[in-house]
Amino acid sequence: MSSTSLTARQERLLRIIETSIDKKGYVPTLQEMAQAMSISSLQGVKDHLAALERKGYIRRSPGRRRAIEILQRVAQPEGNIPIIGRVAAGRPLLAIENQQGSLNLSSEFLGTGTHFALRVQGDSMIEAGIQEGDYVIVRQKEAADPGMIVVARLGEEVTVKRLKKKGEVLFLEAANPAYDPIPLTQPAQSASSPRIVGIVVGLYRDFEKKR
Amino acid sequence: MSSTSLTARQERLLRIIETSIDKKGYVPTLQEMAQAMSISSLQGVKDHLAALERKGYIRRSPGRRRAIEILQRVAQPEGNIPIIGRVAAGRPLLAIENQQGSLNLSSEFLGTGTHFALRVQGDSMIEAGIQEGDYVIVRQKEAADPGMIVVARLGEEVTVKRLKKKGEVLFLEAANPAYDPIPLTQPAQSASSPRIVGIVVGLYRDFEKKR
DNA sequence: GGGAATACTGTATTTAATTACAGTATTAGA
DNA sequence: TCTAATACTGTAATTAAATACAGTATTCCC
Repeated sequence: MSSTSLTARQERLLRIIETSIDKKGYVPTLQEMAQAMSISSLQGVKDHLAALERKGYIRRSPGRRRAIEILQRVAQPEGNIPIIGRVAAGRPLLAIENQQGSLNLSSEFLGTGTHFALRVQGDSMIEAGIQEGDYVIVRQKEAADPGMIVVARLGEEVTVKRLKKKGEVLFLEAANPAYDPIPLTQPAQSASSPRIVGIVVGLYRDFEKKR
Repeated sequence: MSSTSLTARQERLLRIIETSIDKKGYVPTLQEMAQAMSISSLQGVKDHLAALERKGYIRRSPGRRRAIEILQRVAQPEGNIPIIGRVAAGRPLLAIENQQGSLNLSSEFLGTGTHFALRVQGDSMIEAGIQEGDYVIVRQKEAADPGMIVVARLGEEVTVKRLKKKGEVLFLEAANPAYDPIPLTQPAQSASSPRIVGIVVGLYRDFEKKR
């Protein structure tokens, strides 16, 4: 039941409804939607709602007021953290094609900024208490202070390392001494040179399903 | 601004509204509330809503339909995990007085059952990758299989240990060899004898605020 | 090039849902 | 003890908000 794609206006309206539910807790009226969409006639809104229902994004109860149920969201609700899978070459990290799923965490634990989660592969950070299969929660940020655990992009790979400073040079160092430190040129000189994409602010481990 | 306590009927109504918002995404009508409360007159519902508004639990927009905003919840929304602090003697683990805060996690990572979170104190599980300050996510359960990491109650204390079986006897063993294993009598013979309260299904670590 | 889908304007009608009014019985607090 | 708050029944009035109807202009695609 993969539903049809939405037009720009239809998506805009769905976002308006989602926002109202998230912020106020109830569905907006057709008048409110019309105002938010800058449409002077209610029929315009009704047409969009009919399209959204036909495409399977919402369910309406005819005649009843504010009885719109959202079946499929377009905007991620707050606290929803996308899980990044394989990184496609030359594409932004948070591109849809890189995403594998999502994790939800209350915002009180997150702070401000854009976050994503990453499944840790290998044992390079075992001495920092980060194991293979753990999800690290990352705040997107290009700069970090020495000592922080950061996520860096090296071409098509994304790795979790600790940022160290020796003299004037910054290094990406694994917590496992079996791995060699990687020097960092800052700012990054070429597209392929290593670059910090975020800092690790949290960690989630699932003891049950080691998917 | 700590609000007044609710009567049984008022709390019931608030739960009905919360459930409708959680499940359908919109606020129920007075008629629906009346039906769910087994009240034949709308005035009965209006009285309860007025009380809920006066006590600061909801906000209404007079005249407008389904315009009820929930300011304070009574029921924990799904995926909301209470964080257990100090355990009060002789009281159930999930008693309100034991709770310190809450953590929110999407239900896809949780499975079924009642969950709570516990802040780890000490380094007894360091070899299992569980550090001091970590939050372990626990599913309430009295029975566990050997090999599982469990949470047990010993009087007023709650500890995280690994369940081991030697012959016919079950032991609670720390992952750190510096600690002695604790034998477990099953079923628990007295109120003070150690008893399993749940199994560890997840772990959350906050790298920023080590509160 | 014609038909369907999208994207609207504008007015009139209908009804779902709230409000209003007039009561009664019970419980709790001061 | 009496006064306020709680917890309702029942009917009538009102209105917020969805429908319904009659159009127009534009884009897309078979």
